[in-house]
Amino acid sequence: MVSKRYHFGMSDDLPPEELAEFLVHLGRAARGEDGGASLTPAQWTALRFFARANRASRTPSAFASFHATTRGTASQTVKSLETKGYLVRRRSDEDRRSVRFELTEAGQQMLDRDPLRHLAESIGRLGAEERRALGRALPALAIDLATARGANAFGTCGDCRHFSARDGGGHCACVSAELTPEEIGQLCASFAAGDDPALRLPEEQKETP
Amino acid sequence: MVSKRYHFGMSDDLPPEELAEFLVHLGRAARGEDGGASLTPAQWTALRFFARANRASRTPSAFASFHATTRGTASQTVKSLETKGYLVRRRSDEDRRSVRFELTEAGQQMLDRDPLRHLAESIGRLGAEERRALGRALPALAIDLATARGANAFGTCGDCRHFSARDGGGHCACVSAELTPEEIGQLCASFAAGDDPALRLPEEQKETP
DNA sequence: CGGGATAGTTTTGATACGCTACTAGTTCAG
DNA sequence: CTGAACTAGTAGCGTATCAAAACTATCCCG
Repeated sequence: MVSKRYHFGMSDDLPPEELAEFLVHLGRAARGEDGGASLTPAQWTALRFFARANRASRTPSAFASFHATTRGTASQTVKSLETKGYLVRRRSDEDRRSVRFELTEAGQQMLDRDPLRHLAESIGRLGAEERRALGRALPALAIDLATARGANAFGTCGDCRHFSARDGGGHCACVSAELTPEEIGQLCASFAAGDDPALRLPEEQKETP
Repeated sequence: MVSKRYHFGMSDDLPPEELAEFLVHLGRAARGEDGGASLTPAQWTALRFFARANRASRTPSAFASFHATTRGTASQTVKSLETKGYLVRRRSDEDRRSVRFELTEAGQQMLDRDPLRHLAESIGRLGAEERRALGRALPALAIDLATARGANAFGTCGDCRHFSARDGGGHCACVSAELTPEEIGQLCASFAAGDDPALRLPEEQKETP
C-alpha cells in the first residue's frame, strides 16, 4: 500500500488545490511557444473565438465578455488582428453601431499554427476515459466559475436552454431561428446554461428561494 | 439519439481542440479576481511554488524553470514578494551564490486568499470519478508538454524515479537523503518522470532506438 | 591559480492590458 | 418630436509584465 501510495502517487487522489494549480500551469504552458508566428495570447484567443462563435456573437462586445475583459481592450485586440489581415470588419445592417468580424483566409491558415494544437495533441493521446471525464469536468467548471463571477457563461447552441432539436438541425428559441447542424456547435454569447443535469455541479442545487 | 447528442451535448466527447481551449480558458479565469489582495498572477504562482517546493528547490532559478521564464524575470518576481513581506531571503551556507526563500507568516496567510481557491472549491464539488480522472490526466499532460518543450517537468518526490519508499518516509537516491512524509509531497526541481506507466501517455511508448 | 560554468541581480525596453472618457447609434417615455 | 437613458465601439494613457543582455560573485576542475 505504501508503494501504491507513493510510487504510483500521482494516480491517486490529488487535493483540489493541486489540481487547480495544474490547470493554470497547463493553461500557461500551452500559451507559450507560438512557433514564431507571434500573436499575443489575447490575439490567439480572439482568433479562436471568432472562428467558433456564431454570427450574432462575432462582435467585439461578445468577445470582451467571453474573455472577461473590457470592451476597450477587446476592441484593441480585434483591431490588431484586423490590421494583420486575419479578420475583416463588416458593419451590421440592423444596428449601425455594431460591427461583425469574420476570419479571412489568412486567419484560417493561422489557426493551423495555433500553439494550442500541441496541448490538443497531448489531450488526443489521453485514454478515452480520461478524455470523456475532461469533457464532463471542464465545461462544468467553466460554468461554475462564470456564475460565481456573476458573468454569463459561454456555451454552444446545442447545449443551450433555448435550443430544441429538430431533424437535420434545430431551433433556437432565443432568436427564433432555425439552426444548421454547423451552427449548433458554435459559441453563443446569449448562452443560457440549461436544464442539463450533467452540467451542474452537485452542490449547486440550492436555488434562489 | 439526437436528443442525447444535442440536448446532453456537452457530456459527449468533445474534440481535443475544444478541451484544450477550455483548459486555457479556465486557467485564465481562475487567475482573475484576487479579492483586492492584488498580487499579480506571476506573484501568486511564485508564492504557491515556494509553499510547495522542497528545500533544495526554493530558489529563484528553480522557480524560473518551473514557471518557464528567465532567471531575471523570476528574480524580480521573487524580489517583489520579499519587499511585500511574504518571503524571507536566506543565503545558503553550502553554496554562497545561492539563496533560498521561505514563506513568512504573512505569506502563509496570503495563501488563504489565493484566488485559485475558487477554482479549487469548484473542483472539490466535482464527482469523485471526474476528480480522479483529472488527477491522472493533468500530470500526464504537464509532463508531456514539458518534455515536448525540452524542459524538465516538475513533480513531487513521491513520484520521482529517484524515490523509494521506506516505512515512515522514503529515500531519495538523487540527493541520497531520507525524506519525511511531508517532504515526499513537495515539488522538486530535479524531478525525473519515472518508470511509472500511469504517468505516460500511450503514444509515448516509442523510445530512442 | 585561471578558465569556465553557474546562481543571482540589474537595467533597459517593448508591449499587453485595463481604466476612463468619449462618440455614435438605438430605444423609449412623455 | 425630442431628449434622456442605454448600448456598441473607439481612443488615449498609465501601469507593470516580461524578456534580453550585461554584470557580479562564487564554485569547481584542471
